[in-house]
Amino acid sequence: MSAADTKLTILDAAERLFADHGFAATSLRNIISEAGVNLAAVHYHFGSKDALIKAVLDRRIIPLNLERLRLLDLADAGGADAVDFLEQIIEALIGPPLRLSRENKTAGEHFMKLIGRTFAEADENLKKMFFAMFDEVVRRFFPAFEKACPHLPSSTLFWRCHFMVGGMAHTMCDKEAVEMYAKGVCDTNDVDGIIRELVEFSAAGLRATANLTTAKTKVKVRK
Amino acid sequence: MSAADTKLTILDAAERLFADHGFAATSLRNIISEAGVNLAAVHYHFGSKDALIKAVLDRRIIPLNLERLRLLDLADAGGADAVDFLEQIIEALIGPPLRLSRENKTAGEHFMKLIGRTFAEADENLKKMFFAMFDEVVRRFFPAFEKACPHLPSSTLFWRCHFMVGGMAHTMCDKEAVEMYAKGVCDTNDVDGIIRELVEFSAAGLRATANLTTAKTKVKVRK
DNA sequence: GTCTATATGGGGATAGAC
DNA sequence: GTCTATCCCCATATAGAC
Repeated sequence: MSAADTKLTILDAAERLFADHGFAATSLRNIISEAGVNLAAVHYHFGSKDALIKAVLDRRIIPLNLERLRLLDLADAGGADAVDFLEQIIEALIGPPLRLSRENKTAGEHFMKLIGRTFAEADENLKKMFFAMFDEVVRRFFPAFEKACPHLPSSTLFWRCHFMVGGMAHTMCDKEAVEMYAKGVCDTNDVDGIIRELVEFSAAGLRATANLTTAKTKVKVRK
Repeated sequence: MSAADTKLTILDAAERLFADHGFAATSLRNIISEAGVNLAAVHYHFGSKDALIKAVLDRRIIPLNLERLRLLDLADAGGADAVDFLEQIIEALIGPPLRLSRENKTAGEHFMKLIGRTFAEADENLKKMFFAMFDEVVRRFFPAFEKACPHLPSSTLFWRCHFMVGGMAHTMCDKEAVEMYAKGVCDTNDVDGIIRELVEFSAAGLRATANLTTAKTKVKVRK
């Protein structure tokens, strides 16, 4: 096996195991046994477990974010006044990560779970690293959402984008859980369908007027 | 220190550390050092690390779910045809966990992070245990949502509820991340405000008609 | 570049004195 | 009920032969 192969094999095994069991719960020994390589090879190629984690994430996130920005540029080029501009930028943000699962198993489903998991499992260290990876995406997308939602105060816009990302993350990390609850009701493998569902749901949520100061949504639940 | 105190102290320390670092990354030794008790005490009172995890979750989730069902009954009693019935049941589902953070630090914020994290960090074991805790809640709430959203096919209803829960989970687990991105734009401590934002966003998303078969939301992104 | 062997420390769990 | 002491395993990481 060539050196490049060894490195790739380690990355693939690590991606799968991290996705299934989490970073802390996955040992380098689990990884090398899955990959069929030697323990020392991991340290030779990556230096440390933390560096391996970063390499696993970088391999997917960097092209992923490039694709997001490409789609955002495409939407911008189409004109921010298009009736479905909002749908287009939502799709540009949530489509690429969800669509990853359509590719082969290694590149897709495992990583999808992994990135969903990473949202939650962050050590302070990992968290900083992870969110830094999305800095530019946030910086580029937020103004687009402001353009698409001029009716919203920025705090409301922020929360709604946050909820949308939560829906995306939750969908990415627990396909099995969905299947547990939704036996037969919906198809968790129809990624394009899921994306359309999330786009539609989020667009409707983002288009709604902000009524927080009225009494209407203040549900009286405390007796 | 009495036996009951020891047990409580362990639960509190475990809750905080699990919330901050995750289940796998937190050792019993971390916990006893935080709690100021002996390692053997953990095994005496709980039996194993897994049983301790379950005890930590049970302590909050059981009353939490009771409160959810109480609020659901209250909404049902008010009549399913009330204009804000949908808002009421959304609030009944997402309000109690988010509201926990208003209580004291131990009972609240730590657990909020913890339960958000648990959504993602599940071992297969833990995941089964965790989702079993919400079985009854799902069984009772889903028909209420069906009543409130007769316009939606059940697969679309299911996905939208799923996205809503994702927004809730994401909000619960990464207050720091929100603050990183939203410097000053919104107040992450205003839990009632967050709840109202999420209720409003989700209600709008759930009320929207399902257009998936039309071309409108099929954003053409692939050249 | 890849291996074996090992250093060094931390993990969960338990036996048995008090 | 609580402690000390310890078992035994697994973790990350590295040294050094090939």
